[in-house]
This record gives sequence, structure tokens and C-alpha cells, in this order.
Amino acid sequence: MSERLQELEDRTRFDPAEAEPRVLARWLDSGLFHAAPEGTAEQNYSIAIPPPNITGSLHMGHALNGSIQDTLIRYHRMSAAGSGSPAPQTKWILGTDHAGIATQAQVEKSLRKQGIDRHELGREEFTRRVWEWREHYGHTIVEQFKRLGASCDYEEERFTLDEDYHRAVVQVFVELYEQGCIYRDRYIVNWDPGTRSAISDLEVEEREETDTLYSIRYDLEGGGSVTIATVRPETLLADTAVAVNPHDERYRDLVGRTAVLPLVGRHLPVIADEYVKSDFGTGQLKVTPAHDPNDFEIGRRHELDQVSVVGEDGHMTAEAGERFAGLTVAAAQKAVVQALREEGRIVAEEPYRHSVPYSHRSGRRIEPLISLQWFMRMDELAAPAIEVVRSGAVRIVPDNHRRVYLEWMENIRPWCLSRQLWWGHRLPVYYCEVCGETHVAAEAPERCPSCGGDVRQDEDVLDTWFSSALWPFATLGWPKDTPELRAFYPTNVLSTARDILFLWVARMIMMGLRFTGRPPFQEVYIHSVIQAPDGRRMSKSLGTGIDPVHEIDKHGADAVRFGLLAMSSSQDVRYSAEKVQQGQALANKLFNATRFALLRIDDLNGNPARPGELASLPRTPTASTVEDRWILSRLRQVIADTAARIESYDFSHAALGLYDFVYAELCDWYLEIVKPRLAAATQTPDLELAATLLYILRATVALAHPIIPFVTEELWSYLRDGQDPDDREGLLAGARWPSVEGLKMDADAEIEMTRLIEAVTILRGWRNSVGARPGLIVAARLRAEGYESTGGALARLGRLELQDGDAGQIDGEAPIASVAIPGGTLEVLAADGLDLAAAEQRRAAAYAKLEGEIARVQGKLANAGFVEKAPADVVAGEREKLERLQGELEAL
RNA sequence: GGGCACGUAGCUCAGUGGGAGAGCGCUCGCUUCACACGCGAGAGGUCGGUGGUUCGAAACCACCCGUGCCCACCA
Repeated sequence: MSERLQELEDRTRFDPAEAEPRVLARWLDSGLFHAAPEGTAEQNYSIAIPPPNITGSLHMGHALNGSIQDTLIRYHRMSAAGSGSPAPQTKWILGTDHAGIATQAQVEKSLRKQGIDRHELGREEFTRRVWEWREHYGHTIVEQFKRLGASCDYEEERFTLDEDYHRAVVQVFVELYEQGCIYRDRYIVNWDPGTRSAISDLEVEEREETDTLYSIRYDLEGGGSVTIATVRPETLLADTAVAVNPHDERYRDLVGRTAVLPLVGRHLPVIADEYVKSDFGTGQLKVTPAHDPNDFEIGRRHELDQVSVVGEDGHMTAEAGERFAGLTVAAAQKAVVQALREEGRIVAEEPYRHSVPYSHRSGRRIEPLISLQWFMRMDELAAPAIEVVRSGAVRIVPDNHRRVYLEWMENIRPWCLSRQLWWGHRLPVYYCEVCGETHVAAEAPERCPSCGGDVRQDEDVLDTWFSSALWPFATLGWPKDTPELRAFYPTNVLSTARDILFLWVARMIMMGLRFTGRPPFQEVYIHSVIQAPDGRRMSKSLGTGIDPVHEIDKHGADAVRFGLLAMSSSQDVRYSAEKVQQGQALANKLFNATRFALLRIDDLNGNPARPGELASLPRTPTASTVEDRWILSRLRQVIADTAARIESYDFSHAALGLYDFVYAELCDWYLEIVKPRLAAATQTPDLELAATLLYILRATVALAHPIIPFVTEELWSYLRDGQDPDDREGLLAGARWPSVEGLKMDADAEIEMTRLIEAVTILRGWRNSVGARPGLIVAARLRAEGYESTGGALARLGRLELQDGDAGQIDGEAPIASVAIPGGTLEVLAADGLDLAAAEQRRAAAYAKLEGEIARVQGKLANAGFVEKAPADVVAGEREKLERLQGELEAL
């Protein structure tokens, strides 16, 4: 026995903590994960990772998506191996996102702990500190992806703020500006007082809340009054009109009159606008153009004044008047209500349930306010992006997301691009200090091109998603025409969670089409969201988060990968520790099955000390026994199923199908059946069995590799024969996907084995019910058809001593019991100490059940409707079934 | 308000037109010479409800009840 096998013999269980770091190191050293920029994207396979934030650490979503992508990548890398010369390349594009707001907030927080405010440092020093922070902490998540076994191209890690990347961003901005898509406007935006920046519509989260709806009376000049309703009385200070619906008969006379704003005394015109719903409240609406998006539109239509009373810091401005200036919005609300009450202007107060906007970033309540920002018109970019999805050039899986995408795109609105932050891509916009002209250019002008005056760059940075939108091509060197771009763009699939379908996926499609003329990927796979076991959202703040790295430490990366894939489905799922356990069990099972077989093969080989011997075994198994033919037939099936399931993103069935094959077919039946052959072979070498076993194990380990790469790689180091030219670096990660060529679908073997399995199961049940201990060998006589090749296995697995003899007696003895099995019966002869009463009970129950089934089938066949209308094969099937059941009944 | 899902064994989920399944948990038995993270055998289900289509419905349709998610500018 070789030293390695000797060592294997002592390892009775697979220890991920010990093996995984070792395997990972070999992978990283091998260079196998690096894809050479050769060939075309049509030949190659590529995926661009959704770039994790540098602030992040691996959470369940990353772990699931990492498992999904790595399964795809490894499967395709293996499929490519040996498929041509040179083999197609498989690349998983890796990188991280600078994540403007999130990162800035994180670094600000850590500075604050040291008592430093970013404004003390100034912009340049602050961004320097962020870069420093990134050097220290920004790679955590990449290291964690390695723990998961993710086979990204680590040799080329991108970052959305790299110089090259920045050039791409600037070029896109400048072009879109020159084409008139990007413009600057004073517009009402979602202002986040927490980050003190504008944010986009998509970063706003609505929450249902109960507030007080106040009805407030405004006097009209010349007598009379109007009554408006509001949940935000403090914004009344910024009212510049009162509006009614033009078709509202009640208020026709009011239009054109003037209302007097309480507390302030401002004169407000009463205007007519279609927006006002006559049937809501009093049908009279206060108009606050500076603090409500709808009122802003009304204001534009009627050229109303804009009075801003809420400032960017979330406090009331000077325009709110002396009494309120400087108060927080909440305090101002109380003060305004108090003042109105004193004046007797509050007509009614009632609780009111409505949705309130909050910042997804800071958690603070959004203050709509007017601000000078950069925007991008989207309709022109959206049109082709709608078309590619509509036509199927880009396929969204599962396809119920397709409609959601299309509907959003069809109603797309301008995108607020600028953010009042320091960390990010600074806008390539320059203003002349002298003539005030705006210049948008890739290179900063030294002086104003118009008047020669000094220029200053816009202070703002771009929304992070603007740079993310370029990810699939900016990472490959665009706008230069690089070999990388030719080899890997467009990518094959984008795998991501649903929550960034609009934020990111839609924008990548738009930008990809606009700047490369092609969609950035052919398919979008939207994976599940993993919820906490109790169905709540997994989140740190709720305390419901489960740390995948911790789970990897505990159960191994294979277990976590298997578990997550097995959990995933087309909808959200709850985290299932049991599935991870199942994965761990599978890894261990496969390890032990291989270990067992290898140690026996060493014996079979007939020669203890020649490791090369295995290599000289026949490459293709010559299956001559029924169990060999059967397992190879099943192997063919599981290889084909697994491939089809991976390719159709059906990961849970890929994982569970693999589990079933390994557990049930390979271990419970095949290995159990061949054990006597293995035992016999210790005397006489059995190279045919050795070859078959090796063949099956190599194929099984290889087909499991995309899902559980670590344990399979470890096993490959024992199984590889060193002769395969495609066995790159001696690693399974570079070996080829098992072929179904040479594997036959063997229907006869499947029928025979199914019969055997059923018979053994029935027999074991019988033994259990009569209290036959495993050690007790029961003498029996087989009176059934179809066990010509499997009788030996039946005897061994059923712990029987099969005897020949005429029906009805042996040595003058009549059978003491009979057990119905497919194709006949098994007559049990003398056996002491069996609880035959229990067996009789069991038999009676089986009999009753059979009778019931027969009655049901007979009823069906007696039904004229069924016989006439059901398909012929179904009817024939029922007839056959009836016959079989009657035979079984007879036997009982 | 509009849209998309989901409701199957104690738990988490498969199954989507012809004999109710898996993993875990539970019960019983087993140190059977790979694995006790193991092996074998069991118990456990009016497939949310009602009606319809069909020879036949867990599956298809309608409505109802319950749960979740997304989108949306009614103060």
C-alpha cells in the first residue's frame, strides 16, 4: 500500500477545516482561475461578478450568488477543458465597488470615533484617508470569496475608482452630455439630511406610518375661507398658492381670489389645477412648490414662487421666519401646530395612515426640496434596452421578472446623477469663475476656453450606480479595444438578486447598448433572497443575520455551497441549516465511499506497492454484471441531469439530484452489492471491477465538483491517473466534465435492479416486523421470476440462505411464512424465534391495501369515460397495473 | 391603487393532469469488516377553503381566506 493510501485509511471523515485551506492554496498557485484573453466572447464563457462594496463583508446573499456563479464557472471551465485546441477560456471577472455613500459614511464614522470631522481634514485629505481605509479593509470580502471556493480571476481585480475605470466613466459622462442626455437643473429632489446629499428615486424606501392629518382654515381676502388638509403643517410656511380642481363646481368662484397664509400673512393666489382631486378632503389643496414633488409640478405650470423653508441640514431656514428658523423639522411641526391652535385655525385633527419616504442610505426621513443637480434623461437610452428584453436577446430568468423590468423601463424617469459627497467620481464639469460658463470635458481645462478666466471643478460626485452601469465592459479595458474586451464581452450571464434589477441591471443594459452596441449579457438570472429561518429579513440590525463565514468554519465551504444551492428556488426562501447539514453529510459520504473503494481497489489490484498500476487499468469499463450495467446507466442519467439543471439555473435540483445519486444509488445499493466481489477479489485480482469502480468514482467526483469543489478536489488527488492530457495542473478544477459517451442507457438492467431493490426493501420490512436480528440468517426459497442475475444480491442484502427445492416443501417441511415480492413470493422456511403473529398482521395490512388499490383500478377501468377518453397508453398502463396487483394479491 | 408570488408531513421545501415525496425532527432495531456527520425499518398528510373544467385535479380556471414582495405623486 502506498504511503498516501495508508494515510487515507486513517481519515475516517472529511475534515473541511484541515483540507480546504490546502486545496485552496493549490488552486491559487495553479493559475487555473486566470483566463487568457484569447479568442472571442462567442467561444468563451464569462461572468462579471456583481462587485461587492469595499465596506462589506460576506453575507448570505453574496454566499448564495457566489455559489451560483462558481458552479456555473466551474461547470463551464470543465466543459471547455478538452473541447478544442486551444480550449475556450472561462473567466469570472472580479472586482469591488467604491460604493460612494456607504464607504464615505463608514470612514466618517471611524474618523468621528477619533474625534475628527471630515470638514476639518478637507476634501483631499479625507479622500486620501478613504483610500487608506480601502487598502486596509477593502479586501475582506475578496478573501471571503476565496474561502467559499469562488474561482474568480484573482489575478485581475478591478475597482470602480481605478484610473482606467475613471477614464471610462468620464468619457461616458462627456458623451452623454454632448448628446444632450445629461443636463443641470434646479429641480425638486429626494434630499437625505442624513448624508446631506440628493439621492435617486430608487434609493428611497416608503414606509407606512400613522400621522396626524390637520385640517387648517386659511382666510380669504374679502371674506370667506378655504380649508386645506396636511400631514406636514410646518411646510405651510412655504405655501405659495391654494389650488382647486377646475371642474369643481363648488369652488368655481374661488379661482382668482386670494388667500392669506396663516402665521405668515403671505398672499396666496387660488388657482385651478387638474391635479387636485375634488373628492379628497375638502377638495382644496395647499401648494408648496419647494417641498412637495407634486406641488413643484403645479408650481411650474402656474409659475408660482418657490419658498424654501427646510434647509439641507434638516432644519428650518431663515425664510421660515424668526419664530421657526433653526428648529428641526419635527420641532417646527409642533411649534406651527401650537401657533395655529392659538389662532384657532385648526378645524380638525385625525389619525392618518400613509406612506412616508425614508433614505435607504441613512435611514433619515427624506425632505423633498429644490436643489441644483445634474440629471440624465433616460427615455432615449431605455428604448433599445426595452427592445432587447422584449425580443429575447436578453433573457430574464425566471421570466416573471421580465414584465416588471419592461414596465419600469417604459415609465422611466430622469435620473439624478449628482451626489454631494467627496468619495466617488467627481463630475468632469468645470465652471468659469469669470464668465460663469460651464465646460464639460474629459481633461480639465486650465483656463476658461471662452474668456481665459480661472475655472473650478464641480464639487459633486456621481451616483455610484453610474459607474457600476459600465461594469461589464469598463472592467475589460473599454473604451480601448482590448483583447480582454474581445474575448469576454458580452458576458454570458449576470446573476444577481432582485433588489438591484432597476438600480443596476437595467442601467447596465442601457449603457452597454449605448456604448458597445451590444447588451452586456445574454441572460439575467435573478436568484432567491435568503430569509432568516423565521421568515424575517436577514439583517444585522434585527439580529437575524447568519454569517456565512461562520457557517463555513463550522461545516465547510462545500456544505454551505450545497446547502445554499439546495435551498434556492425561483422565489425567496428561508435559511435552512438542515440543507447545509445535508451538504456536509454528502461531502463526508463521498469522501468515505471513495476512500473505501480506493483501499479495496488497492487490494483488487493484486499489488500493494505500485501506484502506477491504477493508470494501466482499462479506461472504459466493460460492465458484465447487472449492477455494473445499472450503475453506469444511472451515472449517465445523473451526468445528463446535472448538466441540464446547471445550464437551466435549476441549482436546487442539481444539488439534490447529486445527493440522491451518491447516497441512494451509489452507496446504498451499488457499493453494498459489490462488497462480496470486493472481498473475493482480495484472493484473485479483479481488474474489471477495479476499472469500473474507478471510472464511476472519477465521473461522480468530477460531476459533483462544480457544487462541492473542495472535497472533490481532495479526492481527485487520489483518483487522478496522470495520463489524461486534459488534466491541467493535476487538478480537478482544470479537468473535464464527465462525458456520457460510452455510457449506455440500460433499460433491462434498470428493470432488474428496480425489482431487486423493491424486493430487498420488502424483505427488510418483513424481517423488522418479525423481529429478525441482522445476525439471523433466514432460510428461504425463491418462488419468483426475474431474479436470475440478482438472486445473490437478494440473499446477501436480505440476509437469506436461499435453498433450492420443490414448491411446498423442503426436507419435508412446509414454509412457515411467505413474503410477496415483485414477480412472486419468497417462502420462508424454518426459523426460530420469529414473531410470526406480527408478520401476519403486516401481511393482512398489505393485503387490505392491495385490495383497496385493486378496487380503485378496477373502478377506473369499469368507467366507460376513462376507457374511451383517456390516452391508450394510460389505459394499458392501468390494465397492466391491475394484473400485477392481482398477481401480488395472489402471492399473499 | 396596480402588479407578482406563495399556502403540500411537526419544521424547511420538492412535485404542476393519471399510484402523495425529500431533508431534518420523531419511534423502533443495528458497534453488518467505507462512513454513528453511519446503516436498516417505521409512524406522520381531508395537498388553505368553496365552486367549476375534465373520464380523472395537489396540479388547470374562478372566487374567498391567509402570508410575503415589488411598483405607484391623492394632500
